Parts: sequence; C-alpha cells; structure tokens
Amino acid sequence: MKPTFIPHLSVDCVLFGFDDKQLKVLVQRRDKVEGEDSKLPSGMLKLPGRLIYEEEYLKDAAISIVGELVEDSNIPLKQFQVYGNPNRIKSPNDLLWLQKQTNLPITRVVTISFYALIKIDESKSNLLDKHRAEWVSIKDAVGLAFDHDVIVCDAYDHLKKELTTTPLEFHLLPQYFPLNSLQSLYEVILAQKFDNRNFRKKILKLPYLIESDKKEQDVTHRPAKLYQFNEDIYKNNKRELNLFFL
Amino acid sequence: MKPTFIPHLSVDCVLFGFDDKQLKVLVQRRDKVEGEDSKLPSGMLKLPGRLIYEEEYLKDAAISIVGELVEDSNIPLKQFQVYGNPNRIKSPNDLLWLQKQTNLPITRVVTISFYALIKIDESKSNLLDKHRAEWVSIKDAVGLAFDHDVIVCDAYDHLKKELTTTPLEFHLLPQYFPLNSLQSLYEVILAQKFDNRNFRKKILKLPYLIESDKKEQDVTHRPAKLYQFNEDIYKNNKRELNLFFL
DNA sequence: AAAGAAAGCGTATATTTTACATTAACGAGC
DNA sequence: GCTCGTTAATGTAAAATATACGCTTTCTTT
Repeated sequence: MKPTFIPHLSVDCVLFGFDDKQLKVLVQRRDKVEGEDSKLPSGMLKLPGRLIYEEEYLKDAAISIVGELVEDSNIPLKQFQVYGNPNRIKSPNDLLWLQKQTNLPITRVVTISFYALIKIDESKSNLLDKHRAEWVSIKDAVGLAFDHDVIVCDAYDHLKKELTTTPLEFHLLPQYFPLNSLQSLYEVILAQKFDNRNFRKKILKLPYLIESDKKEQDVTHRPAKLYQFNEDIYKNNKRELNLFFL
Repeated sequence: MKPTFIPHLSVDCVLFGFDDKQLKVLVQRRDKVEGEDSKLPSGMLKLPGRLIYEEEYLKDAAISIVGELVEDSNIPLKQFQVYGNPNRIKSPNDLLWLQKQTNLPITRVVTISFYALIKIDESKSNLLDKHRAEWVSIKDAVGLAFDHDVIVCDAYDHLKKELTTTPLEFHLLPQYFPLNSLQSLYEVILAQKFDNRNFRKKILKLPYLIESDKKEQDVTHRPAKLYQFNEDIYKNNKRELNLFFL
C-alpha cells in the first residue's frame, strides 16, 4: 500500500551553515505555479520540507528531508516551533502549489519546524543542484514562500539563544578549524565583537576543545593551529558546564 | 455550521503552580472507559487538553483550555514541544476514551504542548471541581494517561532551563511576596540550595523587583517585608539583563 | 632579505562570587 | 511584661573571574 500524506501536517527544516564570513540558510527553489506572476523568471524560494506520511515519525520526516540535501548522516535536528495559524497559507500561489504537489485538497497545514547546523562543505553541490537547493546568507533569506521568512527569523533567534549555553558551533565548523574561525562564528551569529585575547583565554579553558598537531594549509600568512571538538569529553562534563559562555 | 475537530491535532497544557513548598501540576481526571480496568476506582489522570477545531489557532485552543480551569486571563502560555510519534497512543483504553469523547475514528494524534505558570490561589477550586481537576505535586504526577508523564517531565526540564534566564517566578507567586518565598521557589524548582545572604544581594540588584510597604500578616514570628514584580521595568531593561541569574 | 598579514600571547585592574555567623522583630505562652 | 521560639535581615574579607590593552612571532610573497 502506498503511504499517504496527512493533509494537515508538514515538517519544515531550517538548515544553517557557516562559511567563515556569513551565516547561511539552505533554501530550495520551487516549481513555478501555473498562473504565478509571469514577471518572475522562476519559482519562489522556500525552506526544505513536505507533508508527513500517515505512519511517519516527525523526526524521521525531518531526517529524510535533510538527508536528500546533505550527505552527513549525523545531523543534530532540533524541533523548535510549530506554525499553525489557520490562515498561515494566505497566498493563492502557495495554496495552488501545495495542491498541485500533493494532489490533495489542502486547506490548513500545521507545520512543525526543525533546525539543524550543517558543515557547508559536507553538503555536496550536486545533491543541492539536483533538488534546486542553494545556500543563501541569512540576510538575503527574505521573500520566501509561505510564512518561511518568519520561520527563518525564529530559528535564528533560537540559534542565538542556544549558542550562548551550548557548544553548537562545532556542527557548523569542519572537523579541524583554527580558533579564529570559532571567534568569527560567534561574532557573526551573535552580531557582537570579542577581544581576541580574552576570547582565546576563555575558549581554551573548555576541556572538550582539543588542540591538534595540524596547521592551516595554503594560506598566505602565518598558518594557524587547528583544533577539534571532542564530543565525549563534552558529554561527560556537561553537568558542570551548564552556562558556559558569553 | 458546527465547528469540527481535526482528528489528527490536539493541544495539551502543562500548568505549573507553586505553594511555597512544592512545585505542582494541574491534572484532570478523565471518565472511566467502558472496559477499563475495573480494579481502578475512577478514571485516569491526564493533562488538560483536547483536539483542535478546523479553524482554530493553536494558541487560542490552549487559552480556552486554561481559561476553563483558571480565572486569571493573563496567563503567559508557551508552546514548547510537539509529540507526534505515530504510536504514542498505545494503550487501548486511551484510544477508546478518545474515540468515545470525540465520536471520531481516531488513529494518530499529534499534540502540541504548551506550558504556563499559574498563581495557585487564583484558580478557584469550584472551577477545578467542575472539571475534575486538581493540583498534584510534580513528584506525584506519574502514571498519567497517554504519554503525559513524558510531557510533564519535558515541560519541567524546560521550566528549569528557562528559569535561569528569565524571571518566570513572578507568575507563580502572588502579587506581594516575601523574598524568602522567592528563594524557596528557586530552591524547589532547581533542586538546589542557595545561601540566603548571597541570594538576597543578587536578587535585590534586579531593578524590576520592587519593595512594598506591606508586611506579612498573621505569622507567629518576625514578619517579612513584601515585594512585587514590576513588569514594565523588566520589559524596558530586558536587553541588558539577558542572563540574569544563578 | 624585506614587507605584508594574520597568529598568538601576558599583566594589571575592576568586578563578581563565595563563604560565613550574628542581631532584629515579632507572636505565643507563661 | 518577660522569656522563648521562630524566621527575617544584614556585612565583610578572600578568591575567582572578567576586562582592558599592544607587541612579538611566524609564515608567505616578491
């Protein structure tokens, strides 16, 4: 028996990435709807997401949505907010698109949104192309379809809050990274400058931040030492480190 | 036209109260289901909640659920987690009860849970009696129907976390309260003792905690000064006070 | 070998946190 | 109206943490 969608329930994912300069969000271009504004060259951008199947776990739906776009299978997904206003899908284009996609008489859709942090270079670009997905700077993630602008903003607020109490940063960085990347990650996400010496002092106290013997390659200046995150140490010391930063 | 339920979506509310000794949760006794274990004298306890109507805002559903039990109309409700496993309603009794209540062919229900903090003496006991609701200590809130044990635990975790960054405490206390009630609230909820002098020093720095000229009445010892919370001052100073405590 | 560019480091001062014990104010009971 | 029981209320010194601040090192490029 073919699995069927529940016409009232969807999952949307806000996937964050960081490229050493900017915080980015992964968005997907949707097919143009018959009758959609013909001035537009192509369909609108939206967050990755879909209706869920009758027998599907919410988290599994989120995992499969992310899995289509990103190779890493160990992405920490966090459910952060539900959007359920009966009229949240107000644009006729949005409704049309949904009905065409699903072949269902869609009226109201309650969406459960997840967010996840992704190492950008792990999401291979052929996968992205295949699903018409692209990374855009969080500042440019406006004018999205449905109420996805709001969802992105809320997810970003969540991320900022969470980042001051939990070391999420390591999911956004490659396995080996210089301390200055970590600092700029904080500065970009929290929109706040930190003193380099004090930042290092503080961050180096964290037991789960491990110095490696590797160095930056192919840079035109003094190469930085590379560090990595040790998840086991983090998990074992979690209790004592409840509010660890800022 | 009579409003109809969406058979897949419900809202459940975890309502917390504090009585100067214990953290409490408001639970509701459900009607006994035909065929339910006859050894039990009465129906099981559950969280206040219900399916939502087709055109209903999620938050409005939560507000109406709380409104039935509590007189205060200014309860801050916070959506905190969705429970959507396809088999979260596993007990036959739970399914039976739902189907009988709603007259709908219930299979899977995704529930959006909210929590709120309530001044216990504002929830008049006749309202509670009418809906077979009662305050139970958080420790005794086990063996609830559906997966409500889990929901209560998760809400409590949320509350603990939130309480260390936001002054939620004032929603749990009467308008005028002694500082020692505030301290015991923290101690009970966070399960942690604080030094009385240091606690006072810290808490008295908060600009939104206002000394009144009232004193405790009818106590058999030195009466304490009573304080109150000024919400306006809190809102105006919020930015500077992001992580304010502990 | 000189210049450019980012990495990496230390100290003095201010602020915050911690630890700790006694006196003050009231009602109850004699 | 004095004593006792009970909880409220308070200060200080030592330790830990956070802040402010500028120069030297190490590598690449030319």
